[in-house]
Amino acid sequence: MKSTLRTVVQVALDTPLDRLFDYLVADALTSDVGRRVRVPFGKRELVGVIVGLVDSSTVPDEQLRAVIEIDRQLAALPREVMQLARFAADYYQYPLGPALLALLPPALKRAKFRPQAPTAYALTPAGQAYCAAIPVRATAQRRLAELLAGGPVAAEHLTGLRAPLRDWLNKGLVMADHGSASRLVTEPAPTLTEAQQNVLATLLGAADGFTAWLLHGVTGSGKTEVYLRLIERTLAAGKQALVLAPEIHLTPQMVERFKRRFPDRKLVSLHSGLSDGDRLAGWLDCLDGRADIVLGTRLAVFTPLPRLGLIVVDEEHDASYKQMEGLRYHARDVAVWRARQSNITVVLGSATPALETWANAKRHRYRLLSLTERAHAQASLPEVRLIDTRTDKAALGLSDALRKALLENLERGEQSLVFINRRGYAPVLYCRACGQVSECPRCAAHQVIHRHRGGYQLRCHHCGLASRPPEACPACGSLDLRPAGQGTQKVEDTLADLFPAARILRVDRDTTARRGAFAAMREAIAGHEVDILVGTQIVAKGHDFPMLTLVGVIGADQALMSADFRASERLFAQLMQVGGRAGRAERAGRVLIQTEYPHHPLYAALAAHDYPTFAERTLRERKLAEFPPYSHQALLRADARSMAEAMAFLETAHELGRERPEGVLLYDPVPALMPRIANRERAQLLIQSVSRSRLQAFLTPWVAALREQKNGGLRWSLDVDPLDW
DNA sequence: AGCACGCCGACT
DNA sequence: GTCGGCGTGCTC
Repeated sequence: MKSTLRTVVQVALDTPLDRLFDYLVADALTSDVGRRVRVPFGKRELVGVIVGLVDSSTVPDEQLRAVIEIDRQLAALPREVMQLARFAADYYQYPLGPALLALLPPALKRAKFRPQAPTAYALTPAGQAYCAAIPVRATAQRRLAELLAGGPVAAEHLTGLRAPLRDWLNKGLVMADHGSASRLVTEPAPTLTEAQQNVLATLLGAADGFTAWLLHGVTGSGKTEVYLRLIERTLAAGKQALVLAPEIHLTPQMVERFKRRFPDRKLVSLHSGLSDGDRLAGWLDCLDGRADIVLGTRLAVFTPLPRLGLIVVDEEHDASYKQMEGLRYHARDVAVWRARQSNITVVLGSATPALETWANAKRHRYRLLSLTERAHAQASLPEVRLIDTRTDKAALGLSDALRKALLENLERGEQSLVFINRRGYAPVLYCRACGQVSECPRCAAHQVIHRHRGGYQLRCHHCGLASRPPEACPACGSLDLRPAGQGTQKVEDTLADLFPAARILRVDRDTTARRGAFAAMREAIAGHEVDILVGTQIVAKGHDFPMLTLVGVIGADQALMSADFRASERLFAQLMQVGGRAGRAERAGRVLIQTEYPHHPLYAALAAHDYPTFAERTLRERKLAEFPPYSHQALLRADARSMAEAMAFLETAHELGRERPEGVLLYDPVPALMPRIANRERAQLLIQSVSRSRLQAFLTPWVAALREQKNGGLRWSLDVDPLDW
């Protein structure tokens, strides 16, 4: 009897089941690995990615079903990206299917295979040549040529010309365009400072192949210019450059700067603000090798780039590189892994590198480059002064010294920034009679007082619950309820009282939530329509404000008391950042920090603009405590309706982890730092190991065993290299 | 995760 | 009498 020879494809699907699924297909080719497929899955139909071909499956024949369709329209995901996804899935203990599918733009995860139409079209060089010789009678083509002659045209203006457009697309006379439609002239590269030249010479002189560099450059030292020169070299070699930036930094301004420098290059920006259509278009430009430069946020680290030659991770210390749910990857770490795998250069840049990164540089795993001076000839680093609030009592949060400095700045017509990392009016409402504070009914947290429509509102920053403040204390009935402490709104009010003539602008998540609000504010600041800015870390990360010469910092001490061992590292980076806002151009800047601990070594290092000293000291503490980077951690988190359930699961997990490699330590389960959020009780279990490989060796089977557990209503997740508690 | 099947309470 | 609650079981 003749048996039909059938091929089996192994498909990764977006299902939490940590395994691949085999499907029958008549004509699978090796080149189909990395392609999308539509498959039946139970009663549903899913999109998956082919990860392998096999002759036969271990699954019984009667269970095997056939692939519905293989998408051969699109290029397959390159091997490199498939490996990257596999690495990330393994390392972060996450199923391959969901990990792999998460890399695809949302439009490609939907079951229809026809990609969405591009938003604009432009002539290719071949198209321009063709336009010169269109027969007179070809009226449709002539109209198309006229429309496209002036540059890229939005698809909506071409609706009547579908047929010729399709024809031209097929002939390569026209291509999808997703960049800005403006024609730009190449902006001349600025002259490099001596320090920049030295750094660049080292970078360009290094041998080809994998090297990870840490570019440690103080704020305003011109790191971006170094990136641009490196990119120039990369493009000249016919390679693609991938530049990662934290979401807030990836502003239209930054994109424009890159465009102006490389106007004839295809630049794609990939971030969360894009529509599905734009994201798909940009991603396809990358996949098909059309893109020269990709400027993106953390997810962009997985972008398929067939000619990748350089990766830059700007502000590499930024915590937003760490994905906080699902595949909990750290884009900087994935970037380094990818560079090694692709045998290319990766540059990590920061004024305040993550201590992990600094330690890697000290161990010579990364090569260290430093820019210690500001690039602007006249711009010096700001003077940092500590105001002792034990002697200079800060009435309503503002010390005399800071008030005086603000007044001086106002009189000089210069801008000031008051930095307070706490939004709302006041962090808590409390009863002067019995001491009761406003608690969120659903979380283990205070409700924060916010200004709201001329009155006040209590709001929980963890679950979002908002309510009207009580007239009387719910516990004792007293009417003596007072807001305690300062938030951005209260500081805004205080400043308005103090300086009635000043134009004050508050910049925090509440005022910038609306789309485009942040950009509008930046315009207002740059146009000097603002005298005093009040803001949270959101301003710290903004852009250069040349008129800004004074930064006042309020309430920084709070971070010194934090239970999180990374709090001081974050505080240092944050204060360095805000401080860096002051005096970026020709005007000198001043930073005044209000503190009760003016002799704290963190502040001393900050005043001296001395990151290395801060880093070395903090690393010594980490070493003594055996914290990262001197150990590797993973955190098993669980939440359930009751703490008992959450703890019981973690106890079981602890028990399941009885047998483990030497040097891998399992701590006892404990309630989380925030033990209740939105009525879910949370607990966690810390795993620590001196050896990363032994930690990995332990985690893989352990997580598999955890997945076997069935637990009604309980949710858990594992975070490898967690950044916060 | 979906989406089924499956066995016990308040409603047209 | 049924509509529907969410427990648990399966997906190549």
